[in-house]
Amino acid sequence: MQQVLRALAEPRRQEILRLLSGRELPSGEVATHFSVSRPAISQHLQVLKAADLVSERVVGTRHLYRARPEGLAELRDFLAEFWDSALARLSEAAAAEQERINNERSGST
Amino acid sequence: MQQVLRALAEPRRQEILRLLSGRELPSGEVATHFSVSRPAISQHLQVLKAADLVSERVVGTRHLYRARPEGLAELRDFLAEFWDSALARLSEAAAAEQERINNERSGST
DNA sequence: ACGTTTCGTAAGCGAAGGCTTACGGTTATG
DNA sequence: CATAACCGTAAGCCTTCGCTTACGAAACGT
Repeated sequence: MQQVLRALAEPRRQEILRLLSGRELPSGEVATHFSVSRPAISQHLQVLKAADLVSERVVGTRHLYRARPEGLAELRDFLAEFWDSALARLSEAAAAEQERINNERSGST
Repeated sequence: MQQVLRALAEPRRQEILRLLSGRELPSGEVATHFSVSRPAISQHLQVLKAADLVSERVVGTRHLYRARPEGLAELRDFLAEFWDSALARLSEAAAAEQERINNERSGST
């Protein structure tokens, strides 16, 4: 999960992922869409693959890559949980605050 | 959005964000929960604030921080769109593949 | 069999990032 | 008014990261 976030934090890797959405492309062809060298793209692909955001299929001398929607789904779920717990704590805090106010109203000065 | 992803890519910042979920804490007290120095935490808080993941409220000499659930919501939406477009392209690709198969069945060899 | 295509990997470089120590500025406290 | 508390910022260090060039390995084409 940490790897997923780190992989997505790099703008170029996001673009690569968009490019690989749906279609399956060989490493070299991916590189032609960008202004950096082919090895740079290859390294990015390794990072994306390590994060399970991309699948690799070797056929002959070519390495075909494709975006893995499930990889993003994992992040989506993680984020949803994060968000829910944040909201839960928020309402807890609101309740505690309300309690504080009530106590102040009844038993103060 | 890029800033949001970069901010969340750092594990320590995730923990800080969790710590600030619901409750509002002064910078110094946040620092006590970690093994790094207070300035380090302060810098992390600046990054989180720049990404709108945290709100700052200055009262006297203390700077109170609190997690901003809306900040996460932005990321959630962005990710949902990303995911949807990925699925859309995927079904496009599937349809094209089906079309290819059909053509092969009728007009080949 | 030999050259060519396709590709990952190693080495090295410059920039960015996270951390620490040192400092200064504002607000509370006696 | 002097001292202490709280905190952001600057400077410097070390690691990480993205990139390039150079290279080696595997499969393809003739």
